[in-house]
Amino acid sequence: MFIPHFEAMPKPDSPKIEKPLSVSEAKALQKQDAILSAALTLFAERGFHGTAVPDVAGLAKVGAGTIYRYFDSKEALVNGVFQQAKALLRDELLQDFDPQGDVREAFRLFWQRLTGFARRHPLEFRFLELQDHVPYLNDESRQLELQLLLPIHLFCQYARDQGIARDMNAGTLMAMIWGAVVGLFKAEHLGYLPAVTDDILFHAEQTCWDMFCRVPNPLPLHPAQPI
Amino acid sequence: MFIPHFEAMPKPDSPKIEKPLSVSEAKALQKQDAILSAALTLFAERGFHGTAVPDVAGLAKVGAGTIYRYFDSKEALVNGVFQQAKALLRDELLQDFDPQGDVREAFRLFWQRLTGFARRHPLEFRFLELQDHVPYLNDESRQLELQLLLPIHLFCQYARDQGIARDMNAGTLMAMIWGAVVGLFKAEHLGYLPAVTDDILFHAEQTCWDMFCRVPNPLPLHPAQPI
DNA sequence: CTAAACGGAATGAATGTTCATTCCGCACTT
DNA sequence: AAGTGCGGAATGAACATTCATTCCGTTTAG
Repeated sequence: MFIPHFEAMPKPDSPKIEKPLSVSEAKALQKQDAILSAALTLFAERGFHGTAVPDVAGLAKVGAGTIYRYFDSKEALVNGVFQQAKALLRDELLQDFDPQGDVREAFRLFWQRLTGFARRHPLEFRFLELQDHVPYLNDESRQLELQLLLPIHLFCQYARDQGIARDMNAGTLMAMIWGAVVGLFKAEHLGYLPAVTDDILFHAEQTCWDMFCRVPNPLPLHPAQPI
Repeated sequence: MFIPHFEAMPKPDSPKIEKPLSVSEAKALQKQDAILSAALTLFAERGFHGTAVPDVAGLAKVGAGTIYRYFDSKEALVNGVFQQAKALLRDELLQDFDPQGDVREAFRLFWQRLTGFARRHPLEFRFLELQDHVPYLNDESRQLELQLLLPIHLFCQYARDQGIARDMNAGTLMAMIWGAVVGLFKAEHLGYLPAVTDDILFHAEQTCWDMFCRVPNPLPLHPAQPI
């Protein structure tokens, strides 16, 4: 029996030999993918607790029992979905990303990749951002979370050391900018905004850059910060 | 029998006569409040589907059946919690809020009230922002949502007409700023940030103001926007 | 080359558990 | 004493998970 062990985080020491897959192995992979895809759809829409495993099976066109051939439990399934989505986001965001280059250009690239991800993979984006995953995430999932956060954090730090980014805690700035993107797409999804067009995204990028970078503020609230 | 009908949106025509409450009526109100408070705590923590009604009863120190004396169903309960929290937010945000006054000052006031709410009522804030409520909200809840959004939207519009706010769709700007605040407190709650101090909030306010307002950008990405 | 036999994969009805909701007897008020 | 409100056990529906059975591709015997 070939059960494809779900893996979003290849070990660094695994030689990644490209074995030609047998027909049955290919089928198994397809089936696992159908299950993950169906689960993503329903989890993104109804949340973890709001989704019944047999419903996932139905959408994946698979027997309920089959899911348990691929995942130990519903919790393992949601971790699989999380890891696949998070790894995709990580790869799209950080592919050839050079945090030490031109800050303005890097910011633009980061923005385009993040918003591009939100548009091309709306289910993944909603699943990752609009849920509280903490209660069921396992160590591997947490690990992935950090793999994504750390480079971004370093970039913010670098931009700040360069005197370009605002003189604020890097994590705080990052949380606000990320939050702004999430807020934008959340409002679109909830119908509070018309579709987010390229034009809107262009202006939104400028807006977020103005958050990010040190600007001479034309209307300071107070001459100096009160203690 | 006196069952206090839960009401977050007083009808405009109701004269609001302050009847002296009998002892039993006061007790009933207390009990209803205990139920709402317990439900808020658990819903904020585990979400709607992740929370069992008997658990709410346990936390409220009330029999499971008693909840159904005050709310028709679990769905009615979550709508009650939603309406109470949303009405509180609305009242704290919009009390004497003058959208036609000084824009900078109004923005600062708005910021302080929103972040103040997030800090003083973390459960309400998390419940309102970190969940997808849409599937179970009733008309009254939706109505409340709009009562909050509309004045803010008008303020953004006004600030834009004054040439102060950025030349962007008002709703878009609003969604991004709101998102930034949510992102900030979400990151704090998830442990990605140390506690959000007054100092951080001061800088964060400046940051969001720089999103909001038109600024001469020192590092434009392109000379003009591409079509 | 055909067909019977085999073994792993898939299935979905069956199982035990959890949950929302109801019900009923008790306690307290009037 | 009558009636109302309450608690929490009881109920039935829905759920996650299991498992006896079926299905299907491959192997082996004739």
